[in-house]
Amino acid sequence: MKHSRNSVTSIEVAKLAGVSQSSVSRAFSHEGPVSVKTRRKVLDAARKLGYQPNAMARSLITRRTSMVGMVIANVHNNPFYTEVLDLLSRKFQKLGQKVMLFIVNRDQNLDDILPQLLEYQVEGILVTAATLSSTMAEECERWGRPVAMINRYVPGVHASWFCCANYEGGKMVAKLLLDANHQRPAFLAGSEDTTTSIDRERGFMEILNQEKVEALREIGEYTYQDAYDAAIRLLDRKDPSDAIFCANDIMALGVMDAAKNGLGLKIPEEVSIIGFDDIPMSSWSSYSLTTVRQPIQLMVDASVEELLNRIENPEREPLQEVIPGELVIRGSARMPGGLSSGWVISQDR
Amino acid sequence: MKHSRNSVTSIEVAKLAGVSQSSVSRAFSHEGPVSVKTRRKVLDAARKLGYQPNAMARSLITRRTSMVGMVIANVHNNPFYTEVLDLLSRKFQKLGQKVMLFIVNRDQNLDDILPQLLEYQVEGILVTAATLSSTMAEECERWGRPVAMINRYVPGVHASWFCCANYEGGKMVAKLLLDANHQRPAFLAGSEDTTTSIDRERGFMEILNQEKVEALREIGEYTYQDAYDAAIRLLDRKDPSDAIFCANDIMALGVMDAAKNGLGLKIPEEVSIIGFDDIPMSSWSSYSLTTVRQPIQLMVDASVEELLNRIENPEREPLQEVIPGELVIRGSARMPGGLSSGWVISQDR
DNA sequence: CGCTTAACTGAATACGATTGCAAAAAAATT
DNA sequence: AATTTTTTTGCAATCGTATTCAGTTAAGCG
Repeated sequence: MKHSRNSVTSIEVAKLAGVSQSSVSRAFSHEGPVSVKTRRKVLDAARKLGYQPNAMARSLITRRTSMVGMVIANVHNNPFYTEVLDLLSRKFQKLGQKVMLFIVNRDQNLDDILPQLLEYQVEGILVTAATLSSTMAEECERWGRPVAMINRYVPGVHASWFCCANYEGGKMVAKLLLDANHQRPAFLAGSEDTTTSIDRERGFMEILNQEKVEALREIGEYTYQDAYDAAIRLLDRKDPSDAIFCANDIMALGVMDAAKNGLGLKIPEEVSIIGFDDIPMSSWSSYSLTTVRQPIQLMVDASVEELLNRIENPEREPLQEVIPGELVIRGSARMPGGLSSGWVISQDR
Repeated sequence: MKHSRNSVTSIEVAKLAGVSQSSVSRAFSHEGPVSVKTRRKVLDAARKLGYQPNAMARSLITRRTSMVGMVIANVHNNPFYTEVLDLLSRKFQKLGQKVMLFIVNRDQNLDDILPQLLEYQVEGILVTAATLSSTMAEECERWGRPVAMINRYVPGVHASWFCCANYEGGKMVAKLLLDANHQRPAFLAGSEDTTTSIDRERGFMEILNQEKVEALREIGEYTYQDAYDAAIRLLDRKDPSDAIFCANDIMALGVMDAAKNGLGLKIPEEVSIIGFDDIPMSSWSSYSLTTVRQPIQLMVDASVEELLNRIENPEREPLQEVIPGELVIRGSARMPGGLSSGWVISQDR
C-alpha cells in the first residue's frame, strides 16, 4: 500500500480509537489526565495508522519548538571545529533539542541566514567560529532568542559566550619559548579579523615585549598551505626564526612539514614549533606537536547549558566565561633546561 | 525596549498597514496578486514591527516545510565525512532547504531518531555513513518521505543511493600492487559491517585470488590508532607485508606512521601503503599518500538533487548510482616499472 | 462615457495540534 | 443509597498563516 504525504491526523486516530481528538492529544503529551484505558486505546490506534504528532501544529500553539539554530564556520579546514560541531550536536540531541544547521564561511555575513532561523522559530542560536554582527546579536536577544557563542565575543553585546583563555595561552607559550632560550620567535597569525588569533598574539607579544625580544610575524589564514608557505619565508632567510608559535594546530602542522620536509630542518633542535587547539593529529607520531589544548568539552557543555538555561529563563543575564587551556608538551618545542619550573604538563588524552 | 517572545503577527502588520491580513500574506508570498502600493505599505509596516512570517504556521497550511533531515556518522574521526557534511549543508542551503542535523555513531540504531525527523515534517532524509534499517527506509518512503544515501545501500529497498565504486577501486589497487611486483599484500579493513570496507576488500581480493596471491588481513575499525597497532602486527613479523591497502585514508596514515616512525621502515621501498578517500592530509608532504579519490562533489550534488527531485515528484523511481573514483598516485606506493601501463594518474586538487 | 475584462482585496475557512472549561463518569465518603 | 469529591472526557477556542471565493476597484476599449 502506498500512502500519500503523511496525512494521518489525531482526528483519524480519535475516530479509530473511539475517543475524542483531545484525548489523543492528551495521550501523547506525557502527563495529561488520561485513564490508562483510553491511553492504551489511543496508542494502539496510533500504531495501527502510523500516526506521528505534527510538531509544526504543536509548536504553533505551545509556542515552543525545541529547535535551536547552530551556525558554524571552518568546519572542513579545522578539525577542532569539526569536533565542536560533533559534540554540540550530540549534546543538543541528548537534551531533546533539534538542531537546525548552517555552515558558513568564516567571513560570511550572517545577516541573511538569521532571518531564516527566526522564521523557523528556533528558540536560541549557537554560533561558533563565525562572527555575528553586534546589531544582529542584539536583535535576536531583543526578540527573546538568546545567543551563545563559542570562541567568539562581540564587545558590549548582550549575549553569552565561552572562550578559551587565548590571551593567557599566548603568554604561556611565550614564557615557555623564552625559558628555553629561544632568540628569534615568530608568530604565525590566522585571519586578522578573528579574536582568537588576535588574543593569542596579544598575550604572546606582551611577554616578548616585556623581555625586549623582537618577533617576526606572518599570516597564514588558518590553512595548512598558507602556513607552509609562510614558514618557508620565516625559515629560509639569513636570520631565520628559531621558534614559531602558530595561531592554530593545522597551521603548525603545515609549518612542521615546511621545516622538516621542505627545508630539512630538525625539530625541535633547529626550530621549535607550537600550536593551539590540540587536534587529534597533533599527537600523531609524525608530528608530536607541543600545543595549547582548548577545553573543548567544557566550552561545549557550558554553552549548550547556558543557552537552554536562558531559553527557559529569558530574564536571566547572559553568562560570559573565559576557560583556561592547558599546555600539552610533546616533542616539537625545545624545553627549558630544568623543566621543573612550574610547567603544567598534560597527558595525551 | 524589550519585546516578549516574537509575537508580531501578520494581523498586527495588517492593522498598521491598513490592509487585510490576506494582503500581508500575499505581499510576502512572492507572486500573489498584490498591487505595488499595498505591497509597499505592507513591507513598510512589517519592517517597522520587525515582522517575520512564521514558518510553522505556513507549513501547517501549505504542507511544505522546506526542511530535510540529515543523518551522518563518523564526522569527527574521518575528515572525508566532514567534507561531505560541509558540502551537503551548503548545497541544501543554496537550494533553499533548511537542514535538521543528526550526528550519530556509525553503529547507532536510527529507529529512535527517525520519528523525530518525521515529527518535524522533514520532506526528505539524507543519510551518510550511517545505516538505515531496511524496514525504516521503507517506512519513510511509504509515507512519502524520500530517502537518499551516500556510500551506503540497503539491498532491495526503495531508496536512492550514490556510492563510490568501492569494488572497482579495490580492484584498481590490487592491480597496481601486483603490477609493481608486490609479494605479500595485506588488507586493513574498517568496520566489518560497513559495505564500503566490504566492497573495497572484495574487489581487492578478487584480483589477488585470480593471480593466486595470498593476502594478510587485519581490522582497524576506521581509526588511526587501531590502524597503527594493526600495522605493527602486519609488519613486525618474520614474513611481513610488503604492501598494505587500507579501507580508508585515516587508517593509511596510521599505518604509515607505524611503519616509518614505529618500525623505521622506508616507504615505499620496504612497504607500500595505499588508502581510500583522498582526504586533504593525504597530500601533505609528511605523508604523500597514494590513494583512491572519492568523487565527493559528484556524490553530494547527485544525492541532493535526487532527493529534492523526488520530493517534488513523489512518483518518480529512486535513482541508484555507482560513481567511479580515481587513483591518485603519490609517493607511498612502489610503482610498476614502466608505469606506462594505462594507469590513470590524477593531479592533486 | 458606458461596458467588458482584468486585477486586486477582504472575509471566511482550514491546517493539526494544545488547553481551559464545564459536563460526565468514577471513586470516595458519609 | 445519597452526596461529595476527584478523575476523565469532550467541546470549542486558539495558535499564525495560506487560500478560496465573492465582491470591489481599476484598466482597456470602441
